[in-house]
Amino acid sequence: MSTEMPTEPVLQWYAENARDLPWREPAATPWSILVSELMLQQTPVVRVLPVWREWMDRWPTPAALAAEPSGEAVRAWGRLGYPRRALRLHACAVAITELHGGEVPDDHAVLLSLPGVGAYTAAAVASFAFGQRHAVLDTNVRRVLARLKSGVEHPPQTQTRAEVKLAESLLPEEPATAALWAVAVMELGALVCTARSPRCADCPVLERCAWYLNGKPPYDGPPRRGQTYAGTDRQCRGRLLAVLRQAPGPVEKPALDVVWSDSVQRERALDGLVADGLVDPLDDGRYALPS
DNA sequence: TATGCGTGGAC
DNA sequence: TGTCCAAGCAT
Repeated sequence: MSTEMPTEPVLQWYAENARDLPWREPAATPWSILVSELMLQQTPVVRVLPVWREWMDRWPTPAALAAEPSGEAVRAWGRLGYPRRALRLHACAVAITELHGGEVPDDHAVLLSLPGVGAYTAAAVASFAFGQRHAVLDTNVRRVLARLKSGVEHPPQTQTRAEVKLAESLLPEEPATAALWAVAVMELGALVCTARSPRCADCPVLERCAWYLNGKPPYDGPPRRGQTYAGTDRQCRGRLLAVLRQAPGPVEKPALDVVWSDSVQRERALDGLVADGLVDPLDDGRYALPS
């Protein structure tokens, strides 16, 4: 242990306060952890839980999912949002089945090659599923480090090399400890060091927090991008895909037309869904989830 | 590197 | 009410 990082208080706090999440149980498999990580991208835990359980019951292995049409993954995705993730998870299942002997790879670089798996998810799976030592830098960890070490309320809008270096420098040497540290810092960010109204009174490292010691100065950087939604192509895509998810089979075009009045935007959104592989235009003019 | 990509809960 | 935010990725 070569840092001044308060590893022990954070690990202690985690031992006493961690949520009982099913993908953290001993029975969790690399596949179930990979599925949880894809689902959790930009999506709250409470909404992931029921869908993750359904998926694990139905597709306990990559081969089980790979044997089904990708449209079934899209349908079972429900309203989690960003449904391209369902497609990517299905593509993961196919790649794992066909290229990796049906086993989720444990190598970080190989994980990175999987669809929908970026720097964060590869590190998370390598760490949480295989106990390896990686800097796991998600929005929670970035926020905790920004406050604890940089003394600012929020991290930069886009991840910097300095943040990666900082996270790596704080990693305990022992892989098992590093993996525990990674999940503990994430949990601290999720439960205590939250974006709004952080619960500083409950923080195990408050007296070592640069932001707190600075008097918790408010964020003074550039305005953080607000996501508008109403009236966007995104909302339109969501409406169109919801029709297809709820239908037992292919639908006629008018069934799609009724959910969005602006025909120009509607056609653009539908074209986008087709281009993304989320919607299959049939020869008879109907539309379906992909097969 | 800036942008597009869903959805819904909290305040 | 509108705004902010939630375990990012691909292009």
